[in-house]
Amino acid sequence: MPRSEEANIHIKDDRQKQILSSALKVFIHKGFAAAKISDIATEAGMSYGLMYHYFQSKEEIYAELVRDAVDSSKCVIEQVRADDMEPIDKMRTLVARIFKSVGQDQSIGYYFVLMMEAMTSGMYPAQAIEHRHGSERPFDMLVYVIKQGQHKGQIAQGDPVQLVQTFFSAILGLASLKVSGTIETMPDPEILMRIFQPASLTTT
Amino acid sequence: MPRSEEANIHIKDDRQKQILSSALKVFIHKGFAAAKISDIATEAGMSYGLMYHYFQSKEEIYAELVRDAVDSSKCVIEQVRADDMEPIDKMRTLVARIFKSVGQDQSIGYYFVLMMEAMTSGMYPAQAIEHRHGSERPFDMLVYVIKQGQHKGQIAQGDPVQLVQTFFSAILGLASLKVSGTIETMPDPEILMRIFQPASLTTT
DNA sequence: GTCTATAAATCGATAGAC
DNA sequence: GTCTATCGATTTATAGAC
Repeated sequence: MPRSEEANIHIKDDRQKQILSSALKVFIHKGFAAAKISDIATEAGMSYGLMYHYFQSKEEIYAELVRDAVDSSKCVIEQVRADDMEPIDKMRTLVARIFKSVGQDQSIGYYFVLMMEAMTSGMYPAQAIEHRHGSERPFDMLVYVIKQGQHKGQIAQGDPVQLVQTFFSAILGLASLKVSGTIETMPDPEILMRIFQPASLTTT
Repeated sequence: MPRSEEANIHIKDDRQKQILSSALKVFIHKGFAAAKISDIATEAGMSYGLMYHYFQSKEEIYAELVRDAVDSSKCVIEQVRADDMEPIDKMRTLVARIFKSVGQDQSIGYYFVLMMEAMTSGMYPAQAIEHRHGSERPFDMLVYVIKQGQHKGQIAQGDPVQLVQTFFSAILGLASLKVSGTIETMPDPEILMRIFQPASLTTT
């Protein structure tokens, strides 16, 4: 026997990860429609014919990545939510973690850009992206933290949903512009954090 | 003579506007790569062959729209800058105007989404989009307003460029998510305005 | 498991009739 | 000025050799 069955499985698993990793990089830079299978193959250092040995189509690769992106986001949010700290500091930690990762390969930042592309390209309805097997949406997880912060007076009053929308949009926008090279470095996270700031006392 | 020369010019001008209007709608919903010429033709209610009577290529239509978008943005910013009001209120007016227009056809909101797509798709380098015949970039125009606001104590201290980056990203992100249907309504503009808010006095 | 050659489909762009 | 028919290039996806 030239190769053990076990080794083959290992290769298979390895290749799949390699393809997904390369595909993520290509997709966030060119978008789904403009990304060619050959681009992904080149990035992964293999022939494009081999791609179809591991995935049925370009869409399947994309769908798999979007799933990973949602799971990864939920994971990060779940971590900060479970942390023992004030609600406002949970948000601060989340922003810091995301900002720091943007620009690093295979990070949560890349996943955020992919989700942005998935949502705006109109390929996936928003529900399909966020709603998975009845589990809580990343979005709602944040709304809950915001409400806690508002109750404690750490976060400005007003519709928590709108607050999260603005927060998310800014992060997605910044991550996308960073990856595209439109902006060179991420701004100070504290700027964004100010959207949570309760109204200042009137200056007397 | 069945038709006057003048009437032909009128038709030509009319058709071009019609095509650009339809193309804008298609491009912001599907992106450049996924948008088909036939999509635009259908939206405009004409055959796709006729498109090439008015434009040389899909790229030319897109490029024309991006130019319009930049010009339109500059126009809006120029208006608020010229207005006789406090710097912070200039920003407030700008946000209000943009937020209100998002979701309306052929508005500045559509143009913002197009610029976002143009920047993130990597088709155009950021310079090509913002830099035009030596005139001031929309971005720099805002930095100037911010500096004035900081000098007057109306706007938080810190790098004005980062402030504008965060501001722009949030607007672009919100506009994109609104057009894609990810969010149903635009949030309260005052949430975003808080990123300008100077540090509140310590609650005593 | 991996590659190359090829089929099949899509789409941008053109030509020519009306 | 407008439409339909067609070309040509690109790309997804498959088949078969090694």
